[in-house]
Amino acid sequence: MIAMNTTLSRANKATVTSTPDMVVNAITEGIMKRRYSIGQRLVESDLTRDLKVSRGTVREALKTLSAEGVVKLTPHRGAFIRSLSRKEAHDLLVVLEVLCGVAARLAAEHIKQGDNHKRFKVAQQAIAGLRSGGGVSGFAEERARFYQTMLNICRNAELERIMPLAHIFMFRTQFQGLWSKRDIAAVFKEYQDIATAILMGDTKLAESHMRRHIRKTDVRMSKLPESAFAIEEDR
Amino acid sequence: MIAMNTTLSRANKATVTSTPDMVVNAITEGIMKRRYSIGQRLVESDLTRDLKVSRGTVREALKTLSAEGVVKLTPHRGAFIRSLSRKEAHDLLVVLEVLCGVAARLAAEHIKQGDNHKRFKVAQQAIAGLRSGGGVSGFAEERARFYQTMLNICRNAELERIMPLAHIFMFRTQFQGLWSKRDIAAVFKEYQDIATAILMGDTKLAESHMRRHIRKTDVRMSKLPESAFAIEEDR
DNA sequence: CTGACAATATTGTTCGACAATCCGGCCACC
DNA sequence: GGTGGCCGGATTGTCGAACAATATTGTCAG
Repeated sequence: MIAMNTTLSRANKATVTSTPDMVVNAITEGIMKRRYSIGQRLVESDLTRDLKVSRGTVREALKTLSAEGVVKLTPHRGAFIRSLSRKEAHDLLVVLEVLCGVAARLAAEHIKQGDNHKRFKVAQQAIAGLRSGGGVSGFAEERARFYQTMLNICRNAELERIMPLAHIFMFRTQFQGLWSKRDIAAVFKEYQDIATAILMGDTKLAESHMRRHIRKTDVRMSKLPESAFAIEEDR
Repeated sequence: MIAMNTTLSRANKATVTSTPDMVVNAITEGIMKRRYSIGQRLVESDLTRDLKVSRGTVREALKTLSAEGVVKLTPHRGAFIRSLSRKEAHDLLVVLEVLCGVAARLAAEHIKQGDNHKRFKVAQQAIAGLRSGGGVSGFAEERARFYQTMLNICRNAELERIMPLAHIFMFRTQFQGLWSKRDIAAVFKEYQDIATAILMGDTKLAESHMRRHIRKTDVRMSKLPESAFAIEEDR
């Protein structure tokens, strides 16, 4: 079960996994599983001890995580689990809107190829199933699978490279538990709309639904209290 | 002069520059200046010798470059200056279309603030000036400054983070010298259209001009001979 | 309470070592 | 002559220790 989760969070990586990659996985998973909290500092020596790897390896992993935007590296002060200020969160959503839009469009474009339709339907139903049943716990995983499947169907290496699932995780993690019941219901409906459009192969509709979803997320987020955000940096 | 170039290629990095960053700069500049050719292998020991830094530092730099998509890391075989296959180049342009589109829109949105208008006008005229005068040599630099200025005006940290100027360099580098005179003239015109729209503060027009420019680039690129591209990987 | 200074903790960088893996050449064999 | 396997050199992957550079904390005098 845990192994499956690992596979999910970092898919298509063949069989081999280098040691730094394992560290990266351990940390991202630690964030997901709330072993690390937003804004927490990651001390290199702690990681070498806990994960039983050398410091060089840890540093390489942190470099990767930094590039992915999961942690923030501050010179001589170390790595911190990234937390978003209000503006940063908005900036992220502005970019995510078009990126996810493209992803939805491409997914719809390729939905008829191979077993894409079947695979995506599974991901869709997994999310729909949660609505009635489980609480928030399983949502993160299924949501991740949803996006993962969509990206995989896109067959666009560049999109997979730059669209950091990590960001979506992060986003979810930072604001989890802050959404109202109404918000959650709306999100479920939005995902269903997106999924339906993709499954129909309607590229235009899929893209517009996805973009609307992200825009609405921006609106919902803007209504969250100040305490949900990191303090703004200086500049 | 050289120092200025360095500043250009990696802007807004405060005063401090860590050793790995210096290595990153040295390599990206080496690519720009054609000291390294597309597809070339980068041997760690060579870099430690030439740049007088330790191997660990080199490895951190390569990790960063890999995350930026400048080099491709292959397990146990090392780092290679990334070269794009036909499909990869197309994939990249698909993503770049929306990303640059957003950038143009945001730039137009903020063009009236501070000295943005003045600064962007300088970048625009620098490109326009090249049309009559210098050859291809200065184009790369001015084009980089153009995008750099635009991104800076956007004031969107996420966009600056993920939109790899490096990619644009790379793109240009791989295909430099392959464009026809007609192509080049068209590109100049497209940039002027984009710049004009941004300077007017017309967000819609700026975005659509930019997106059209990228789409046209895709078309032009698709007509290049097979020899311009890297061979497709297996999968 | 405040500022200066010392002590401590952590990161930045280097060096050297060794195992794991890849690559090219060599040789036996069909 | 071609093919397959073996071997050795070259390079990467990972580790450990060490020291310098810097940030943080603690202390003390005023």
